[in-house]
Amino acid sequence: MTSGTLVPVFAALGDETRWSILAALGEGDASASALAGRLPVSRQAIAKHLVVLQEVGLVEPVRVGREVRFRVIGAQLSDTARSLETIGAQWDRRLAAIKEIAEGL
Amino acid sequence: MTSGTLVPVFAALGDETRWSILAALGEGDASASALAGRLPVSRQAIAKHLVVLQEVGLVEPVRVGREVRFRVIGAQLSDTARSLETIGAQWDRRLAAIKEIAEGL
DNA sequence: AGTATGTGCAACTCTGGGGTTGCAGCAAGA
DNA sequence: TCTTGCTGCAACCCCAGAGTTGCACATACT
Repeated sequence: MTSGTLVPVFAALGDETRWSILAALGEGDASASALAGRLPVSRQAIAKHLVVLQEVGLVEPVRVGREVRFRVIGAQLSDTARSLETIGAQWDRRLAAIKEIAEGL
Repeated sequence: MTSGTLVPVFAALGDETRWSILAALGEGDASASALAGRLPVSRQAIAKHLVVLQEVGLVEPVRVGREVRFRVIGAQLSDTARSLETIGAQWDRRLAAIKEIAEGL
């Protein structure tokens, strides 16, 4: 369920404000308004970020009464991490192979 | 080493063009001019991307005669992957703990 | 009922970054 | 030497997106 398109996930993770949102959510689910009280940005800005985070599966909305709290989905990070690890390993293997060839083997 | 500058790495990885550059470099080191022949963007655009990739340690310049070839550094991807994995695991552990509490335990 | 708080939508500004073209500089081969 | 091809720098365009304000709507609480 990593959605195959991991570039948008990285784009989502490439913003400081979104990381502070994720960090804040890491200490407990919270609504956009609650987050706006803790972070130096407006509620609407946070709402937009939450949309982005939700679209890439890093966060999940949970209705609690009339408010919408958001929860971090750690599994998405783990999946993304595994994809990265795989790609990095492939490149390292290629480099190792080239090195062997270069050294005459 | 990778810790403090995590976000810029993600920002660098959050661009399709840079991924195609990385993919192209994955098949062998190449110069900006060589890449410009393979990708549908100008050499200068690629040069800028290479600067970004180099700044976050995803790529390394190698002078070969009068040209500058670039090599992918897979280790940086692996390091970043490990950081992600750790964070994701922490969040998942917190969610698990909350679930236990919620279930009465 | 009325009030208050949280959410959603829309318009707007403005900076950053992806992309381009053009030109100057410089190293290697003829 | 001259010439060719690769690099580096600078100026410029353009749009996506981060942020704001303002207002309308809905849902809970009294």
